[in-house]
Amino acid sequence: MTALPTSNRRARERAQRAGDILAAARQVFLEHGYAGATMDEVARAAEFSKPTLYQYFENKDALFFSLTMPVVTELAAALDEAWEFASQEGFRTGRELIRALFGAMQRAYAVDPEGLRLLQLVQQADLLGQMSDGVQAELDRLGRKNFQRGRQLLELGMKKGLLRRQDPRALLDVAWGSFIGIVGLESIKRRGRPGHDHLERTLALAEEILAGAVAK
Amino acid sequence: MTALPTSNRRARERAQRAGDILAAARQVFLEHGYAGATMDEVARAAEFSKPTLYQYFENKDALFFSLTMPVVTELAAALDEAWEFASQEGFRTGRELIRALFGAMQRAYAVDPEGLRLLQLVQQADLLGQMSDGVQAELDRLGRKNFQRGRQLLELGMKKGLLRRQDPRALLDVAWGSFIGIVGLESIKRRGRPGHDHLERTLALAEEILAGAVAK
Amino acid sequence: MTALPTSNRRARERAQRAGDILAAARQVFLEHGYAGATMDEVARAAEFSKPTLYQYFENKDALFFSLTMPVVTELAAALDEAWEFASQEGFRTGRELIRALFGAMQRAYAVDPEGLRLLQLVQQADLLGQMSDGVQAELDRLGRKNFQRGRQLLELGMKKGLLRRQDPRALLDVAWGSFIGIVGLESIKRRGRPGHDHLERTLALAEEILAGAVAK
Amino acid sequence: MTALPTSNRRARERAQRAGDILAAARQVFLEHGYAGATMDEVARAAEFSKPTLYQYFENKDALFFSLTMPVVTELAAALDEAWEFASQEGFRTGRELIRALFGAMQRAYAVDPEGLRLLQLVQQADLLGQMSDGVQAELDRLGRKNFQRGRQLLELGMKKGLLRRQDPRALLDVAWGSFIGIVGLESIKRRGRPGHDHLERTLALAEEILAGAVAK
DNA sequence: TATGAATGAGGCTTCATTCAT
DNA sequence: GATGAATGAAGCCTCATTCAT
Repeated sequence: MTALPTSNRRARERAQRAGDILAAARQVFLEHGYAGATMDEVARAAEFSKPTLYQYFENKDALFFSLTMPVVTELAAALDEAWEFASQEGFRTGRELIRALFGAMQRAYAVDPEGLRLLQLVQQADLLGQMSDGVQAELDRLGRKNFQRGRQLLELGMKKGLLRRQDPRALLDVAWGSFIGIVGLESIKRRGRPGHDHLERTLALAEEILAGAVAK
Repeated sequence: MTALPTSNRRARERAQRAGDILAAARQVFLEHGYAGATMDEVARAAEFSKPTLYQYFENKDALFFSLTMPVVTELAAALDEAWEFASQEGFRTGRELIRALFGAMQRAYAVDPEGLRLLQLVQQADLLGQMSDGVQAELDRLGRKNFQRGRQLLELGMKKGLLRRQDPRALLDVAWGSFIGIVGLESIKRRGRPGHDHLERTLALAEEILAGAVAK
Repeated sequence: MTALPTSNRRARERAQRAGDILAAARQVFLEHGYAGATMDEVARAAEFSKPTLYQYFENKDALFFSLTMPVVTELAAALDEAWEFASQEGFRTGRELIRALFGAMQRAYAVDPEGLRLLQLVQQADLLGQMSDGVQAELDRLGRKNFQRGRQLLELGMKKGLLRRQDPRALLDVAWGSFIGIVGLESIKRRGRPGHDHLERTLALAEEILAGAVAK
Repeated sequence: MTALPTSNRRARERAQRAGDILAAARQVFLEHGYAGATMDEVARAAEFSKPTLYQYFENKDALFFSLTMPVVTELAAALDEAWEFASQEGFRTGRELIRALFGAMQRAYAVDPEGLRLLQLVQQADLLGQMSDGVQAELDRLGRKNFQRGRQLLELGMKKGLLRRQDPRALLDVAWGSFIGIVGLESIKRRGRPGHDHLERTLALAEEILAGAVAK
């Protein structure tokens, strides 16, 4: 069917391997943070030799970046969609709007549950300071953009009378802070153990509390 | 009561210097995370030579530990007090109880605003994994104890009819997660800039939302 | 005479490809020196994959060797011819003899302008020390032989009254040193830019100066 | 006598050690070239641990630079002096002027016999390409400056009727090329063996040849 | 007590070389 | 025969920690 069946399979395998490495890296970065993680350990976890890692990712930064970017991107997409929807009068109640906001965050979380925490890690520890400027700037840029979108979403909700009037920034901070705080918290508790039920229940509770409080 | 007046001054000076080092370390750890921070940088910030650091703190771990411990301890004390108060029927409304819970967290935060974030860092990045076992275990133990205390406090509130009935674990997670998430968030945004007003406003908002939702 | 027409073409193609690789290698080695050059870069320049390189040259050493050897060999041949000619009373003036000496060096240079500099590189940086013993010894042997031949040539010239009497070693050193020094110098200046005119003019000047000084 | 005798001795010792490292580095760089030399080997030769090297020199580049710069600087000073002298009609014959030119080169050589060859090495193998941009640029700049000065010196000599008229660039190239070529050549031959007599004799011969040819 | 100096261990990255296809 | 992929070995550099003064 394809012109070069071989090259096709090659590409697939390559992607597969990159994925394997990413998976291993995710684990290791989560366990030790950016600075604490070593390429050696990533290699061991990925069951590749160290130089092989470098054939797939230019350096530690790039590896981390590749892990973190999809989450930010997904969040951006989800927020954009919510915003679009809100602009077209799609939401009928404040509850729905809050649902959409949490839904966006959860979509990002779903894309890569750990990626979200990694993101948080970088930002909190200013590990950014150790990453190359380009990566740093890009992450920062996207982060800011997302914050703006979220704020606009809330502002629109207030303007349309769906949400109680209040500082949209503070409200977004509460929403996002709670979300990420809870995710982080659960991950600490779970340490190794599987099971997401509790996290989901807790997030649902947080959402409900927020919705109950701000939806008119 | 004291041995010698000299030794007294000595002790005072020693404590003073240890404090200086801790202050410097706090900054550096916050800026770079545990693994990313270097003793060199701490020494530079503290304006002491590296060996001097080691005269006051056995090693990097101990230094870090000394930074986070007071926060955990203060939190424990505050929670214990709240629990005591609750046991003696001190709270008349759920609002008051939630206020006390947030108050406890804020007391810990006040003791060392950054210490709290450091604590979060350790836990999240499993930096614990890099610290000596003793320190690790101790932090873990205290953390668990605090969680338990908080849960007991909420359970008591429910039993006494001050709070709506619901999973106390999940509720505590929401409260603590929000608190720490928001603190972390603000610290990211503030990066270098001073001014805590926004943080306080945001925390107050979170508290109010929570109280409004769970206090009967 | 040949085994198979096919094998003939094969051989031709093989030689052709080896030549391509050598050309690429020459560039890369010149640009970065022996140690600084990477097989990766050679492969890229040759537009072959790395394993292919290894099918034509056993290793980095062999590749390098293949580059320098022709120059040394050509120099040897040219010097031998000059010596032969001198033995048969071929030179009538010292100028002619010096001309022949410079001509020999220029012949080597013409065979592979850059190879000469490569040779110089190996020798000067004792890159030899990094090459396998066999290659090292072989280059050394040929180098010595050439020096001897050159000295004999000058001695003969003196004996025959064509050149002023003086230490033939020193004289040869001046000749060869000037030649190679000038070639190196020009190559530095030219860096990328084409144009050999200046080099040739400079070499001619050096030759004339030398001839004027030593020819009787 | 001094305010801080201790710090004075400290400084002396520090300088001494830096000198030891430089000496070791000189050897190693000479033996293997810039790229081929390893900090490990330098450390071994200096009888220090590797990290200690880095306390005295920021990195490999800086170490190399420190080795090479004095030579370039000395050459610059010597050429400037010669030029000054020439401007004040200090030279009475072309021979004297050529003597001064060679003398300048020899002064540079005397400052650090091997440094000169190192310089040549860098330039020839474009090892520059591997050194940090700053170092590279600085060396290049100084090199150019020296060439210019040399050319001006020769031009002045011609204008004043001390030297035969000819392309001053080519003449300088012959002079410098010969000098450096001969120095390099001798160093190859000497490999480990001591004794500079032959080099000096050869250089003297080169100078005489040049002087004889160009001085009017 | 405080510090300049030293270092073993280890981290990131690259290189020459070799498989497997 | 040619190549994408893989890797052991090594190189540069930094870090926590310890002497010696």
